[in-house]
Amino acid sequence: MDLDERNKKVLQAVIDSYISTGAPIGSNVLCKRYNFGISPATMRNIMADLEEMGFLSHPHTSAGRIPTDQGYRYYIDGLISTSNDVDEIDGQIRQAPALSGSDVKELMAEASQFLATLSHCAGVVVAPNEPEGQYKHIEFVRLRGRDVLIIFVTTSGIVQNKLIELDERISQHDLNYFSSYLDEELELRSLPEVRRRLVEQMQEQKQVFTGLMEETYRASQEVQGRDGEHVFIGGASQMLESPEFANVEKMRALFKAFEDKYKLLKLLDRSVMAEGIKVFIGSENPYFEVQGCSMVVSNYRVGANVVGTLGVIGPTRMQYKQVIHVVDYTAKLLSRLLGERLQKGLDR
Amino acid sequence: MDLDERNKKVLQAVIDSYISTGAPIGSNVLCKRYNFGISPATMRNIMADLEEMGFLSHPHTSAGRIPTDQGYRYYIDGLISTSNDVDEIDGQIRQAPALSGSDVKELMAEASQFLATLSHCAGVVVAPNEPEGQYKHIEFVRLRGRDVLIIFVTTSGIVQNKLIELDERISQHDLNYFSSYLDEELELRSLPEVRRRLVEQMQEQKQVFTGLMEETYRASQEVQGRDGEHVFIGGASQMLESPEFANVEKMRALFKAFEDKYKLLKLLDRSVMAEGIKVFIGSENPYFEVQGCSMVVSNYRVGANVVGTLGVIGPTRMQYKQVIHVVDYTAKLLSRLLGERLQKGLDR
DNA sequence: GTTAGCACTCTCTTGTGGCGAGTGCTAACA
DNA sequence: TGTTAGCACTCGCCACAAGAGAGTGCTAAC
Repeated sequence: MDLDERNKKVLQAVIDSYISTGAPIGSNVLCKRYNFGISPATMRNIMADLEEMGFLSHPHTSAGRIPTDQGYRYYIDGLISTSNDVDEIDGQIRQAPALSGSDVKELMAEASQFLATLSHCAGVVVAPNEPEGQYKHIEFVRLRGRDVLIIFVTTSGIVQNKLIELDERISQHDLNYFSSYLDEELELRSLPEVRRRLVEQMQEQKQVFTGLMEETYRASQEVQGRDGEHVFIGGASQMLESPEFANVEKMRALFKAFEDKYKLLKLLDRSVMAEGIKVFIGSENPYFEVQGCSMVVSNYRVGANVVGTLGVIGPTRMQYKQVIHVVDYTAKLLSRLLGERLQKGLDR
Repeated sequence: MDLDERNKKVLQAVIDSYISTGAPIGSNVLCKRYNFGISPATMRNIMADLEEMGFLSHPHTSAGRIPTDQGYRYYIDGLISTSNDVDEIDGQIRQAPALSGSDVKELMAEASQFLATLSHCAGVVVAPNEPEGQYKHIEFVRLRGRDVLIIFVTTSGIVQNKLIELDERISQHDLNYFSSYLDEELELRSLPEVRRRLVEQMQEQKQVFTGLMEETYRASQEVQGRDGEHVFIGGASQMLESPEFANVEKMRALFKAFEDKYKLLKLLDRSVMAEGIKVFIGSENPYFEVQGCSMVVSNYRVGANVVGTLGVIGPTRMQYKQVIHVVDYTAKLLSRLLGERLQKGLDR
């Protein structure tokens, strides 16, 4: 379905207008405001064609045109490649407070807020699942009798702790011995390998420490596992500014959806494999029941590996140009910051 | 300002009715539904008196009466002492999923959700500020060169970690030495004392380790410090069910307020000193600009010490009886769970 | 292919009148 | 003095109608 140059311009003008005003636009205003140099009647013919092709629609007979999801899709596909003209938003980015979080979670929360502020949409960040994290150190701290705190540290500085209760009483001395043993065995190994080795060890020497070993195994799983806890949503109330959510029902649906972080996680994960920016328009979002929402998502990486997803969720009628730029920028920023952290861990 | 028995009953009936229906109630319906055995005319006189005294008000001339904040206050003051007749909600409490969180933060998040589900309001929990936490163990893990990860453990199993960069290069061996030294010096001391000793030590031996010591000092502060990160809000969308938030403006204000967790923290902290349940009705909430909201809050404790606050925020027209019971129950539950954790830490 | 003209459609706003709920007041009653 | 019945009045709500305004689609002419 290809459009000639003039049709493209009209489509773009309709969408630009709709994005900035939120109101359907008619042939008359369109001709005048965008200086097409053709009469409203001609414009009407063009718009009728675009509607025929599925790019525009009519709320009712005597209203102007608004873009359909398909219209947005066409608009954005032409947009992503030529994303320039974003000086204004660049200025805002420079003014935004830098991300300073010292621990990874804090960093994620800040990033989601950063996204929200700059995009005027809700910012969402899925924490890294750290597939490339490596074993660095383990520590067992005995609290009372059989209670032991396991502290699991990876090279990228992620600390996972877990309070467990053992069957038998083990002295701190034995615990220290065991942790040195594990450090020697496992240091700098990847997490999957760590788990594999732990299983082997458990099978070999099935006497002492097996309870502890099992729990260590679980802790190592938890470092990698992601759940609702690892989805950060910032500035959800930004979306309430948009008139399309003046409808109370929609608002409710929206916030219900935000509370179900697990679902959001799955939704965002769908795009984790793809490279670069992805835009999901309205009905293209499969899991997100709320009508009239779009998502702009990207990945961030540590080194060469994609480790997490971030993006924004906002009304279908959002400022795609700016938002795409912001998401792209944030993804790169976060990748860089995480890269720096990882560097510190890897090179010793 | 004291009311005779009949007036009290009328006030109570108006409030009960308004809480359950959300609509102003007139003299006629009130007489019939609550079997007062007096005529609507008499009822009108009584209601006019109650309005005179500031307990009821009129949205407009020909509407029924609704309670004022002062009316609610009177109602609740008589309620808190005689809080029984809550079998129904007790049933729901028993059906609710138990709190199982293994780490403190998880537990808080669960508790806020628990509150929300049972009260149909937003649940809020402020994490413990651990004034009674005691030093248990410190661990320094060298990552790259000057980067060191500090892991600070308290007796109650709270783990604070902090990634720092030192001026000088220190070997892992030296770090281990230093951590054993600190463990010996500080074990089981209270956090304020830990900080005092660290300052002393820094002044005495101002050669090596001072950088590390400073950062340890900061980490110990952070264990105790509370910020927005430590306020957990669950089920905020519950509040959208109430028709009073059908108004979009209010909804916006509400969610803006929820996002400013730091302000919420301050608000909740106001009541941390008082014993037992507190109810703040409508305009009695000083920091919370959103109109038409009430808060029911209580404290939770570890051992004998109050360590945190929890409660719910909901429409002024909430089911106070049930909500008060739920908040009370949750506070005790959380105190017990935290007490058990602390036990594990203290007794060695 | 483009344009002007025109009838038509549909929404939105404004105004009007009736309905119903509920009040406040007054006068009568126990 | 407290209680009650009666009644006029107020006010919000709803349905309905009318008119304005915006925009379309179609037709015929350029």
